[in-house]
Amino acid sequence: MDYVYVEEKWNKIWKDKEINSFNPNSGKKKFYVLEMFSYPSGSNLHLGHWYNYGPTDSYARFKKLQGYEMFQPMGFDAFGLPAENFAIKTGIHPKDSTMKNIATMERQLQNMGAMFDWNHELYTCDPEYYKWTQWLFLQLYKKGLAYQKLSPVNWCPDCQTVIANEQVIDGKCERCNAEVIRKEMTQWFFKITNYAEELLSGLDTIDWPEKTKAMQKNWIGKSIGGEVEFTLADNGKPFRVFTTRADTLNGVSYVVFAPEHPWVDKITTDEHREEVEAYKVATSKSSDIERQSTAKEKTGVFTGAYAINPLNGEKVQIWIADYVLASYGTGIVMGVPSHDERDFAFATKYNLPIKRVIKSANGENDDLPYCEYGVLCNSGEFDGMDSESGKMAILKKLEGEGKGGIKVNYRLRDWSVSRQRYWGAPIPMIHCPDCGAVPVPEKDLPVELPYNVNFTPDGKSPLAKCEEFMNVKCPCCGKDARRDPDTLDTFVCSSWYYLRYPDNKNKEKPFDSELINKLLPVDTYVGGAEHACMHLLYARFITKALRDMGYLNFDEPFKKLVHQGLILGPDGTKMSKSRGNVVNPDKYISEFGSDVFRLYLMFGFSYVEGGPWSEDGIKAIVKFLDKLERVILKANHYGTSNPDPASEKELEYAFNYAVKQITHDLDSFSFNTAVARLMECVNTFIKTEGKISEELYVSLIKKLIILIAPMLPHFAEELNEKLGGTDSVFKASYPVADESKLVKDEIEIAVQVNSKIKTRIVIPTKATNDEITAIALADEKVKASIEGKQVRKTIVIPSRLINIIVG
RNA sequence: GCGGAUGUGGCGAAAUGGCAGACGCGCUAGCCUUAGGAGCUAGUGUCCUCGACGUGGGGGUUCAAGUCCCUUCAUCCGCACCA
Repeated sequence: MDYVYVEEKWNKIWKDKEINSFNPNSGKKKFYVLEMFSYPSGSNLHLGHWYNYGPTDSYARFKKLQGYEMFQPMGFDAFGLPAENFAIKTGIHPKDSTMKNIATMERQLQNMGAMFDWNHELYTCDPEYYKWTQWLFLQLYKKGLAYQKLSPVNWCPDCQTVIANEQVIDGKCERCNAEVIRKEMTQWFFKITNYAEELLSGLDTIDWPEKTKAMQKNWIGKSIGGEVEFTLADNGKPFRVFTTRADTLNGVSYVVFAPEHPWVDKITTDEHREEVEAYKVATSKSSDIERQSTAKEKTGVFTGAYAINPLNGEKVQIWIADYVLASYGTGIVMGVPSHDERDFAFATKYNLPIKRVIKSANGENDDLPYCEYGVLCNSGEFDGMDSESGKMAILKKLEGEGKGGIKVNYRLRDWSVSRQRYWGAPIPMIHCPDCGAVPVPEKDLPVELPYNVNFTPDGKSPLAKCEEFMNVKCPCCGKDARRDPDTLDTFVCSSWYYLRYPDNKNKEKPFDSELINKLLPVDTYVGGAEHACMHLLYARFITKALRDMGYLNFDEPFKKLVHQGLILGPDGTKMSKSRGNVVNPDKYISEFGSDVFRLYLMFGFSYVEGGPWSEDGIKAIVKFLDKLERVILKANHYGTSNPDPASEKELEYAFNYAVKQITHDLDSFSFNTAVARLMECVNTFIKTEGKISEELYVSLIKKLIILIAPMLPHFAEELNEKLGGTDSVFKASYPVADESKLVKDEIEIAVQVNSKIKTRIVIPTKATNDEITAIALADEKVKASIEGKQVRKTIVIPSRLINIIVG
């Protein structure tokens, strides 16, 4: 068969007959299969796209054949940094390169033969789409879930621009090699932390890989501890620290502020100011990675200020150190060197006092630092309590005095959404000298991204240099105002696209709630595990926020989640241009066609594991399809035969077994075993050739075509037609295994003596345990191995084995 | 450092606690042909002769362990001084 020709033919027929169109009013039960949409960075589909979309499409086709009304859309995550960088390098406008890439990828995706419903396509850089991304921003703003604050960014002093983490190589700007510093800028944030608890508890309600749930759980990082209020010795001003070890409060010998903490300048004494300033500058130069490396020796400087411990009134030094992060807890920690490794190292280095307040339960005087939970000592009224009750007692006492209490803290930070970039959705806010930050009225959306903009980096956001974009009247007071010059993080665009697909042409609203509530949540979402903590968390957050605003009535966007594995380069490392190990699928498609390639991807890898690329088995798939084609076409000129009941029985067993297993395997994304079962089945067709009645052969072949259709869509259509079929095979129903054909009269089981396999015996399927035991004991080999010994016990595992224990 | 995952033939890989290596690649031998990189048959975990050993190593639970528990090593990934 000329696969490439046949595929073109059927792609066209499917398109003309709109065979893949979704009809929400069909009356059938809906099924929403979603693959993570494509980022159009290169112009061609890469292996990862194929691996994600090919096998998942087989899953979707399988579900369609099972009778579901299938919705499987595709679109493009079209904004983003690479297109802008490409533009800076080549002068080609991001919009032009992106639209060109999309056109190429659309064509390739159509040729893939996946049943994407192109009537529902969307791309995020389309004003008709980002209008609603901006709408989403405004709703969050109205709800108090979007706010501005100062936050550090990577700043390249030479390029005079903000750069992404990805562009910082060893603390240097990838473009000009200048040392990158951290700079505070005002930016927009989404309050995802408001949903921390629900994002955590909701994990229990969804069918996601445990691994992914664990990652989100760690990312949210709930920890139950306490807040303790210290005061400045100078003026009595209070400040709080978060701690999980309130039981060690009596052992505090110093307090540390994050260098960026706003109080640092105020509390530093003149004597120490120079040193503190120098330390702050040094901190701003070190990257997050450097700063947080465990290998690095702890550093810090004394501010000259003192704090008062609320529990015992002790006066302790206040230091700053870069190991304290402004973003976690309150940005201030207490130092207890006796019971914390890090604090111990710090105190030893800077000669700070070390006071034991915990001893081990058995009273032994263990070496310091003693970091375990134990029994309190040197803690006055709390002496003798174990750590857990001491912790609670101390926090309770502080709470009574208004100086702290139990506090839940999350590692999760609010989502920074401002990007000082051109190629993104403009933030729909206006800055008025009188009214402050004012939202763009919804009727004025979209705030269109201007085309003619100088996006070469030179110190300002590209949009800030575009006067016709920036100048605007304040919607509140009508005076001259300026637009927000930043664009939205592309994760905002992708946090709601699954809601837009079903209603992608709606001009009035982002989506019709009634329709979306019917079609969502997504039944099965398939994409890479690298999105575990960002995209997948953001999408959950946005769904919950929209629910709380009354737009949605479900809590979770993705009911079931599957991660496809990573296809590595042939050298076993991640494919990358710099390594030169990128495999382009195009040559395989043009040589073998997409069905062969898809089946190879399904058969050659464990889907969720992935692995190094190898093309070794592709030819075997071609051979298999040749075999399969011969077997199927034989139904057309079958001629006479000599039916043999045993062979017919064997074939019917093999076929129904394949149906049963393939159904199960496709459902659970176990594609490699599904293909293996298919191969076994085809092998039995060949083995029993000439021994099957024409009637049976033809009827099984007709079902076989439907059985293979999800995995080999073009191939199945073509053969169905050659067998006289007049309608698409995808209008048929998937075969269901006939259990009665799966019953065997006899089966072979293993016989163990003292748990060692000795032989195998054939028994009637219906044999009782006693009968099985009798047959086993009558076997010559068994007799030989139990000779002279007494049977103490027999264990029969139905249709598997019998274990005879002798002694 | 913490957390997670993985570790099975020459290779890709299978295996609800129940016959390890299904299915396929590769390889070996043979057959066949209009000699093509096609097709067919048989073999293919290791070791020697019967039967012994085999799922990174070492322990354990069990009648039975690739699978469960403890421990250890290696590789990969994620987070990374989280107070």
